[in-house]
Amino acid sequence: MPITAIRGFNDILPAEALVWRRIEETAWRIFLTYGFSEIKLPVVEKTALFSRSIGEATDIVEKEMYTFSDRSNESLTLRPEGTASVVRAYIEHKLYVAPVTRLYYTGPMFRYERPQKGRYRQFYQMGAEVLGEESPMADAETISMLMSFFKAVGVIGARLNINSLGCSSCRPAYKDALRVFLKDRVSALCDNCQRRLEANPLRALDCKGVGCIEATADAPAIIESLCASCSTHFDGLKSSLNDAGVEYAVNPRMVRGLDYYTKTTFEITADTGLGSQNAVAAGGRYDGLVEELEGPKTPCFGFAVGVERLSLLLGKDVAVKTPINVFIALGHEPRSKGSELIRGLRDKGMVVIEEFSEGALKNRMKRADRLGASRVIILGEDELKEGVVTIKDMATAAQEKVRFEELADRLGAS
RNA sequence: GUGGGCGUAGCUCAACUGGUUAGAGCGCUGGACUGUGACUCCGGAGGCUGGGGGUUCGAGCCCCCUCGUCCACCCCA
Repeated sequence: MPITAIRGFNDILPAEALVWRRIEETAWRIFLTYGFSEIKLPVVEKTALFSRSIGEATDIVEKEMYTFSDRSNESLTLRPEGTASVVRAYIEHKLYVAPVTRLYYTGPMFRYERPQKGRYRQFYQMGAEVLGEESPMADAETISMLMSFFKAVGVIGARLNINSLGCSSCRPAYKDALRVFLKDRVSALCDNCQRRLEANPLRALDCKGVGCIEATADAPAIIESLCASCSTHFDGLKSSLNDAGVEYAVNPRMVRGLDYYTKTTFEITADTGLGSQNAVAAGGRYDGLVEELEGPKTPCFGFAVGVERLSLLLGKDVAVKTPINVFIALGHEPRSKGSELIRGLRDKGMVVIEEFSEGALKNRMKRADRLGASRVIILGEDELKEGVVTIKDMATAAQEKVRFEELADRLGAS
């Protein structure tokens, strides 16, 4: 048996890579206009970075991380998400000396899960983080930027859901209230929700189990129990989104799986194309994380986009086609003259592929066609004597002879 | 980790309740056409039916194990 790629780790073949390139270029172009700069981060970090930031009791840390010991017995982990690394770098390089820092990153993330549609063990995220800004206007602006990006890249039917998870001063009280509420109907909850009733009762709000949906139908909503500061922030977010013309729905049942979120959380879902993993982007505010990782108290907001999921929403027809010229030389002399001509065309940015095989022209034409040639340039002994090449347009089958000096202009024009 | 579907040629798929030598389209290759692809016609190559074990006179088909893959649960981008 030949060696294959490992489960959940995929090759992105050229046709799809073209879609990805378009996604990334569009994102960078738009994010740049909002003042973001790129940061390149390592793919491996010390394990403690993730257990401390994401939360010891989360599914990601408990059972989904690729953790291993290196040769000096240090516990390392393939990053399951990007925010922790951004914050680590922010603190490590003292980037907080700037009033506000806006960073974007992209790259592979790793989670040990069973692969399914839109979910892989190595998957790619593009993320953006605003560090050092507490205004809800930053939340709204960043979400708005993301929606603009989706629109520009061609996503249709994306829906924005927002919620607030409160902060360290109002969430504990809400959790208690919710626990009390749920204890009366604990038997209706699924095993999972019963188990995490103490640690994380919020999860029950998000659960798809029928019993859990019924049991939590008239549960208290967290947005009703926000403290003054969180409540003001949430109102500010909504009015800023309204001002920006961004449509949204408040979903008080939306709960995130990472512990560091405070105040604003949001999720962008698409109804078709994603299977049951319908979130294509998500994020929120994490005002306590920098401090938790021993940096100065710094309010932050950020999001991540799943590139595979976004790609599923776009289809393959977004790729830009540049004409491909295939060069066929017939014989030794034409070949060396051909090298010179090809160099000249490439210097002008044209795509030229030389067809090197030595079979019959018929077969070489066939190969050229399969290479995706939009035009074939033929140089044989006859042409060489005349100082011309034959250009054949593969779509129309029209053929013409063009002098060497005019070749580049002729190809560039059509 | 749990549940279900599917593994047959490079690709997409056939093969009646188990029955001769496992087929087709596309692709590949050679020719018709020795300097012209894509169209047409004719020929050819290509399969330990994912792997292993079992039942049977006989297994692509039934049973067990295993691997892979897809979808779903859990959870998440």
